[in-house]
Amino acid sequence: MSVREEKKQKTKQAILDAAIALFSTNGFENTSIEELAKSAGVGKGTVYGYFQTKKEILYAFCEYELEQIHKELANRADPDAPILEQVLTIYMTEFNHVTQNKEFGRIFMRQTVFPNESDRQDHLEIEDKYFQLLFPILQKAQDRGELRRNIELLHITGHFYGLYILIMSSWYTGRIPTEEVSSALELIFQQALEGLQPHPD
Amino acid sequence: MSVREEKKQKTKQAILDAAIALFSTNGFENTSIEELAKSAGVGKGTVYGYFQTKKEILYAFCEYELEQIHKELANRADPDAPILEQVLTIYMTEFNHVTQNKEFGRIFMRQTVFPNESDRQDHLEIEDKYFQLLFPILQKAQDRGELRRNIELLHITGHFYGLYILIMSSWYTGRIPTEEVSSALELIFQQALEGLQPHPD
DNA sequence: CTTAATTTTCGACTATGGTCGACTTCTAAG
DNA sequence: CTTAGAAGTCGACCATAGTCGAAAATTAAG
Repeated sequence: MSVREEKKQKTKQAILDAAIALFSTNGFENTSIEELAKSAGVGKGTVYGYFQTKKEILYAFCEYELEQIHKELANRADPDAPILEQVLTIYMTEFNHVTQNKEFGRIFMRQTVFPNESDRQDHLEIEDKYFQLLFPILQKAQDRGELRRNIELLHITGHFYGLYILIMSSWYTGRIPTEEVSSALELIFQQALEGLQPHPD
Repeated sequence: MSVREEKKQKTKQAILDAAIALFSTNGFENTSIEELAKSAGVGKGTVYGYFQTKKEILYAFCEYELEQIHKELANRADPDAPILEQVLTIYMTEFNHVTQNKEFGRIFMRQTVFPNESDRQDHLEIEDKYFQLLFPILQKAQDRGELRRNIELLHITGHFYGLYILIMSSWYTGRIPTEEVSSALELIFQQALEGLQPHPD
């Protein structure tokens, strides 16, 4: 690697490290770019050379977290466990990361679930990663007869995802305390599997 | 009403009218408070006498819209129609309002689904209005045997709400075009009623 | 009507996200 | 080694959200 590239990487990392430290301590809105730049040992303009907006610094961190989550899941996954268990593991792994930094999580979710026109592309990429993770799991469950065959995988994925967003929302609004998230998620996923209407018997 | 109170109300309305006009034409972010104040024929400080932040002006509009929606629903509602039809009507009514101003809708959804600590209270009030709207409808459906009796109404409400958020998200990200929202919503609600797993038969 | 107290209005001011273009450092061709 | 030009750095500067206290308008008591 050339001297230039090496420096670049170091600078970017310094900015990110400073950002994580400052955002975590003082919150996103209470950290000014000037402060952040000073802490990273660079000028304000340099920060904007690496990130187009203040929020983008946050996303860089979130994406890194997301990668960690995906790696963690690759280890944990048991493709033959009941579908409920697997889906729960996936979303609880994500949730556990979010609890470690509520502020990052909120801004990330807001942006991901209701993106600006300009951020659509990033959003779609992130969602695709999810689908790639979930599809084979759901496929197998469908093959085992745990899921109906006449529903598209995309719709099943969406169904679980929608309910996960709901639970996260309930957590962010304080309706569900941290320790109850797991059981709430399990309950509503179970409900989704069984259906809301009585079974014809 | 005293002269003072009358003036106050007029001023507030003038600010709101100007805001709706400008936000709709130029978007929320492209409208400065100074511009808005000028358009409303008041000083900048006066705007902040009526609204604490720029976003609060938006919420005032959103709350007004929400009231309109609730009024509209009160007329439309047919408490004896199938539950799927009723729930669809409710969410499609809301969606139709949102399409009339995408920008308001996004910010409103972001704030409602993932609120700041400081806005929690407002959020809960808005959600309560929903529950009050949905509860009697679900109750009746449960009585008619259209919904399982061993699920709490709150969970059923949440389930539908989570799926609505999902569809809205898909719309905001461009995954679902406007004209397909209705059928997508119907499909996923149907799926929720029937359950994702095969029926034991 | 006068006047003191209260409420409302206003725009200069502050703080900060983001831009700009001058300056510095690195690269690579000759 | 030189040197032209590319890549990266920087902080003064700009625009705008939000604050503040002085000025104006309204009220109510005498």
